[in-house]
Amino acid sequence: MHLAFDLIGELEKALRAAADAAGLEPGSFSPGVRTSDPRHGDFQANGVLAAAKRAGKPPQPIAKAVVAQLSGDILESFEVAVAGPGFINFSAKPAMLLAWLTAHRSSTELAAGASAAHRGETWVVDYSSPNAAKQMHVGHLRSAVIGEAVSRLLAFTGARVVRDNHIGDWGTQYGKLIWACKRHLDEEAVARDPIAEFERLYKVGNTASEADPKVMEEARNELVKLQAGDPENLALWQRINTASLAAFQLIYERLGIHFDETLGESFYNDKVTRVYTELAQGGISSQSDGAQVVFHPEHPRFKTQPMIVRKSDGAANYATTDLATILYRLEHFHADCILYVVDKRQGDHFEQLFLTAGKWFAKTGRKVPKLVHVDFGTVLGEDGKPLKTRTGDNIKLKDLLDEASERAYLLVTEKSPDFPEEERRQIAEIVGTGSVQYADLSQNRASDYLFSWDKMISLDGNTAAYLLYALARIRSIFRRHGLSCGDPAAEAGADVFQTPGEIALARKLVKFSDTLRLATETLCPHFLCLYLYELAGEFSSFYNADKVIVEDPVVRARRLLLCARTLLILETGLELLGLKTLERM
RNA sequence: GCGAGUGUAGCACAAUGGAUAGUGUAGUGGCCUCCGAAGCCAUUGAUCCGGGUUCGACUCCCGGCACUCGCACCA
Repeated sequence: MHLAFDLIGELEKALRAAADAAGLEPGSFSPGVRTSDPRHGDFQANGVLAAAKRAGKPPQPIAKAVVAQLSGDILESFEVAVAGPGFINFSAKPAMLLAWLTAHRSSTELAAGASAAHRGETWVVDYSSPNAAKQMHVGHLRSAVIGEAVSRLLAFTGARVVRDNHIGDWGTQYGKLIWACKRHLDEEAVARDPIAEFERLYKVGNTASEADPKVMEEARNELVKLQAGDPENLALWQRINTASLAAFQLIYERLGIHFDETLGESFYNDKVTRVYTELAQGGISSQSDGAQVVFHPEHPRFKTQPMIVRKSDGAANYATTDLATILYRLEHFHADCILYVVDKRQGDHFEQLFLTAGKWFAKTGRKVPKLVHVDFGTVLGEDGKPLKTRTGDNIKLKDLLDEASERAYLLVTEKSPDFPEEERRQIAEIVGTGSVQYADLSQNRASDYLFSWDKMISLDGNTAAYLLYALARIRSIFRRHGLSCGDPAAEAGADVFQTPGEIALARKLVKFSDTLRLATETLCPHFLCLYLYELAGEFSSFYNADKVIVEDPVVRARRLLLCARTLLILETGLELLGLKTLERM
């Protein structure tokens, strides 16, 4: 019986062997297996169509010849049929579904099966990366939420993941900020809410320097002093950063985010000279208008649009530190792949960065890690414009999460008024923040996304609340009957699935492995969200149609097994997305 | 101007070149003496326009139109 975690992988292997046995262009046959519309079975292989085309023969007979060579192992597990122009359809037999679900009974088995995909690889994920001295706002949401989910997916599928928060702690904004701190700092305000005070001071410095060139000059001097290591400025800088990190941490805890490294731009201060010299010596950069720049003559745009790696005043900019960062990640972490979870509007920058790094490392004989810009769209308000407050300011992430929690509290109170106040607050925090995370993740990251409280916190549709409800409902089945979930005794003696509801649910459950592969390969968590939503729907239909706690011990055992596995996969999936779950709600 | 991205029901979103383009909301009609109705079942409704490649195109290519975004020392 067919028990591998990766069913599609197994089918592809078997089809390759069968194609060879059938004498089909040895070695070059690509099975093209994918999950199919449930009307046509569970999986379909489309590869025969392309092969028939290349051979100049009709596809149906070839498909039949391949099927005739399939191993007994496969035929024992699947109903196999040739259909349509030449698709090979595979429908999992109920006994196989039961065997798979029995073999994958806990997160240990799921993780063991999943971890083959990226074993031995090191992936650095650069995400969140806010600027110090400013509060995180809604613009920081997606990078944090998507980056965390992607990191968890990669770790679950076997990679060593280095989560690095590349904080903006060194830019030119510090000149103005330090200038203002020295003249207008309000110690009481710092004690109350440090980051709000530093944010205010930055605005003071910015306004003053724009109005008065003399202030601008003084601010620039403060920056030069800081960069030269002036103790007073350095201490102030340190203080600002410490306060900023503490404020960020509060947000990260609510969103279930943790980093392995927080290496901000300042960390690379002493690492940029290598960038200047190696790029210059390798002939990759040139001088233009006093700046050190890189052009890419082969590129339609970057042949005239330069990447500035050193400003004309001799200072570094973010292109410089980004280049130095790639080198560090290669040398220190031995990164095979580096992901940048950053707004798609910075696409040009990353394209230039990757081109430059590729040439630089090729010239210096280094391995070039795979570099990927995991881009995402903008969060829009209901007016279709970037989300802002009514007064046109950025919405602070803290305020956003507070409001989500508050709205969820009203809902919980309405639905479960008998729960203790304290518990309703806890539930609301998890539902509220989870709803914000899920709304962001459930949509293709590449597109802009329309922010709507009503749709987000709603109980209907593809929302966090719906999933958390389905999960809490399953937990309550076990709780109510004094059973523990996944207890082998409760599942003992389960026979094969029979009712349409049971079979549909079991078929959906075994497709978790393919969903995981898809979401991880594309770095698109929304595939996992969609799957979990469909799984929860399948469970609800099953649960509505088939009573679980029945007299017949055999029927009861197999239905409890389905409940337990649905719970397991919902828990695993939501955890991979970074959401916390509930016992009841 | 140059470049990139996006156009799918009233609204919000899916569709890893595959079979009859899925779902949610909103609309309509059913289902609680029954393990959580925050639920389930049924039903109405869409691929911007024009060419092309392909056995097969929302998907790939070319040309329009519309919207969004990016383009020299901010990140």
